[in-house]
Amino acid sequence: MLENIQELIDQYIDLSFSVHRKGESLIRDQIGSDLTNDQHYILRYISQTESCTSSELAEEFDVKKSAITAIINRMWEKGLIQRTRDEKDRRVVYLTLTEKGNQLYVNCEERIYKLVESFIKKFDPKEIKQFLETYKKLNQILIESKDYKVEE
Amino acid sequence: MLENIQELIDQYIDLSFSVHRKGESLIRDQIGSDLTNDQHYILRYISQTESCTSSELAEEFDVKKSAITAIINRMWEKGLIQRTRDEKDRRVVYLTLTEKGNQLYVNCEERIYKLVESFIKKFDPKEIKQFLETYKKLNQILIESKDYKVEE
DNA sequence: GTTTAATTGTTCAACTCATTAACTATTAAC
DNA sequence: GTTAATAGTTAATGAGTTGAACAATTAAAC
Repeated sequence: MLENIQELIDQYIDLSFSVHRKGESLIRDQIGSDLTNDQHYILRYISQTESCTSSELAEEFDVKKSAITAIINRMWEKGLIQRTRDEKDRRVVYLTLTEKGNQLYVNCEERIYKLVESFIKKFDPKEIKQFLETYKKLNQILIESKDYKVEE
Repeated sequence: MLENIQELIDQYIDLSFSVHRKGESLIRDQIGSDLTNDQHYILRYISQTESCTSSELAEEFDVKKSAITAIINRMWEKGLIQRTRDEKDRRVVYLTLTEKGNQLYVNCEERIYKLVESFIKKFDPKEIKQFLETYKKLNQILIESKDYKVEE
């Protein structure tokens, strides 16, 4: 039963990172980090993949590579991210978290977990579970129809 | 039955304007408007209230008034918005849509309706209805706990 | 093997949106 | 009538975005 709730919380966090409430700066305001939301998304992605590239991030977040370069630069200046050139293919640069970056990430995730837990618990587990399932389906449909254009 | 689906579509559009999928620029890409999402939100709000003020918009979208001034300026330059000073209280400026602004709004809404309809129809009406209800409750909880901060 | 094409990532200029702080103009309060 | 508060703007600054041009490197064509 307990791990059931934990799973719901994890699923919600996953969703709330693909969805973004307008006018809400959860990371800065409620979690008390000086990262922007976008910077936290990237911190999170790098942490989970251990190591990734700019192209991969651009693909994942559906923005141009130059946008990723700008964000990574700011995070690099804060000492959160390391850049390592691939020895075989010297075009690619691997991005990894520094110790400082990892500590910040772990600390934030802990707080995010507590925050999400606090309002997930206000729902009947069945209701929130059904909600998340529909949400995932909807998200998938939105992704699939991303290039569909409405005619006149 | 038919108005049931229409209602669901309306509710979804309302929600999707308070929620904002990251990396998705629905208005520009799928609807084919040259407005940004933020500009469309404001177009929409002014249309629905007939007339409003900068302060009201700042309150509604939870940003500072200077941010609203910047957006309104851009929309004013495009000829979408009119500014009218109140004759009694000459500090306040009423914002209304021009004919051009209103035409653009109506045109966009029509396309948005079609787009949302196309994927709402992929769900069982019961499922999407339940989804929207939970979403509204969740949204309310998020708004209420906006000032809650997670402790160390 | 040399030329051509594709890929990875950066830099730069221009845009939108956000905040903070200082400011004008006007109205309200005492 | 002086002081407070309110409505809105302006200016400086920063983050994130795009598009275009670029360098460096690798892959493909021949």
